[in-house]
Amino acid sequence: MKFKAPRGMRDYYPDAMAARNWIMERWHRVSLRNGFEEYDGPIMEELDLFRVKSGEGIVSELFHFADRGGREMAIRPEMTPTLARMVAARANALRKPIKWYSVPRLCRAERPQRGRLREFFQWNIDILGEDDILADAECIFVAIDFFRDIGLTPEQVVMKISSRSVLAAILRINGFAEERLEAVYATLDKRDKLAPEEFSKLIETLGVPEPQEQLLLKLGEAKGPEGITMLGEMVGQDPEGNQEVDNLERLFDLLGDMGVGPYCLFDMGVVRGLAYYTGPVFEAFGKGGLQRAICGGGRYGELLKTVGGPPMSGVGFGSSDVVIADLLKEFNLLPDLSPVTAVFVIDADPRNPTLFKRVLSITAELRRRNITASYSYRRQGIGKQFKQANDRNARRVIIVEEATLTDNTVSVKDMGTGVQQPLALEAVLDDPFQPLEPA
RNA sequence: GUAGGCGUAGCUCAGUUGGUUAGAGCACUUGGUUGUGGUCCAAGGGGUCGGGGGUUCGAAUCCCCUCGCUUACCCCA
Repeated sequence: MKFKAPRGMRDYYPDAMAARNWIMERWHRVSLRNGFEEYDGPIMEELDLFRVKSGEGIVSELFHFADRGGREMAIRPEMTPTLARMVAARANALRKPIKWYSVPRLCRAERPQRGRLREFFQWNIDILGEDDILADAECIFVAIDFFRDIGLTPEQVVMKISSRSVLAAILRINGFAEERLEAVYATLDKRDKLAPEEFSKLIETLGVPEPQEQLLLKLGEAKGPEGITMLGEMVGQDPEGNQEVDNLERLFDLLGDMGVGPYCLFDMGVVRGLAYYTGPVFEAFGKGGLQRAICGGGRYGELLKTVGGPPMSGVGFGSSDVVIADLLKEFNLLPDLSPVTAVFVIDADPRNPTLFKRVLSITAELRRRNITASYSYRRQGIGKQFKQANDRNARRVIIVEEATLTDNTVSVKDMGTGVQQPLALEAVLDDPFQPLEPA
C-alpha cells in the first residue's frame, strides 16, 4: 500500500478500538468515583505556552507550525500547561479544592519505542488549591484505585514515592548551592537505570567534595521505612528539614489508612526530570519485564505563576494509554472484547417473504427496546443463518416460523446451552433472556 | 541525533551449494447442509518476496544503496 498510518501513530481497527475504550472507560469511572470533574482544552496551543513551562529545548519535541496569521502554534504534548492556563484564568471563581481530570489526545515528535508513541492518550488527574498533603495522598490513591480496577496487584505494580522538598532540605543542610540542585536532581534520577559503579562515576562528574559525594550515594539508596528513618537522621535538628520528613511520614500514614499501603514504597531514587516539582513526587512501575514508568506525577508549587496566574499549589499525575496497554498485555488482564449480539433473528423458510417481513419488524422492535439485535441480510438456509448468528456471538436466536404467522409465537434458542423453546412473541420482546425449559 | 536487530499473504512464520508457476497454519469468502450454530472436510480469493541498482543463462536467496519497522541510548512534558 502506498499510504499507511504516520510514524508512531495508530490505526484503531475495531478490536484495538475496543481495547482503547476499555481502558478509557475505566479512567472515566475511577476519576468520577473519586470526585473529579472532566475538562478539556484545545488540541493545540500557542507554542510559547509550552516554551514558558519547559524551556526552548521543548520545541524540537513538538509538532508545531505557523498558522496563516503567522502565529506559532503547537499540538499539545501534555495537558498541564492548558490546565494551568485555564485554572489561572478563573482562579478566584473556582470552588476549592479544584479536582479535575482529563483524557486528552497528545502528540510528541519523538522517536517511537516501547511504551512510547508519537500520538497517544494520557489520563490526567489534578487537585489544585489545596496545600495539605492529603491532596497528594488522594492523587496517589486515585492512581492505585485504577490499578486495582484493572486487576493489578501489589505483586505486579509498585508506586514509588519520594519528596523533592525533603531532598532539597537535605542538600541545603549539607551545603549544596541552590543553583547546583537541578544537576543533582538529574543525576539522582538516573540511579535506578545504572549499575552501581557507573552511578558512582556519574556522581564524580558533578565535581562536589568527597563528603557530599558520599551523601549522594547514600541518598540514592534510601528506600522503604528504613529509608525515611535515615532521612530523619540526615536532617538532624534542622526545623524545616524535620517538618518535611514529618510530612513525608504522614503521607505514608494516610496511604495506609486508605488501604493502599501495600502498593506504596518510599524510594529516594524517584526524582523526576521535571524542574517544576516542589514536593512529593511519585512514579508507578510494573514489576514484570516492562521497566518503564506507567504513571508519574507530584506536587507543583509555582506552575500557575509561570502562566501569569496567582500563586496556587497543585498536585497531579499523568498516565499514558500506551504503557497501560503494554502492562495489561504482559499480565494478560484484558478480557475478551469481541462484539456480542444479544439477539439474532432468523426466518425458518427463506422462500417465504412474509416471514422475513416479521424478521425485520421483530428486530426493529428489539432495537427500540435497546437490545442489540441483528439478522442475516441474505435469505439463505436456516443452517447458514445459525452459523452467522454464532459468528456474531449471539446469546439468543429467535426463529420466525409458520406458527409466528398463525399464533404469534416464535422459537427461542439459547446459543450457550443449546436449549430451544417456543414462546409467545410478546413475552419474548418483553424479556428476551428469560429462562428456557428443555423440551 | 547515535547504535543494534528485522523486512516473504490481513496475522504468525517456513523457504541455501542461486534453478520450473513462492508455501503452511490462522483469518476471510464459498460449498458439503432446502428447519438448527460451534467441530470436521473441500474449494477459492489474497503476494511487483519493502524499493532501486548490480552480479548471473537464471535472484526471495549473493553484493551495493535506499526506505520502513523495531529495540536501546539521548531526551522525557
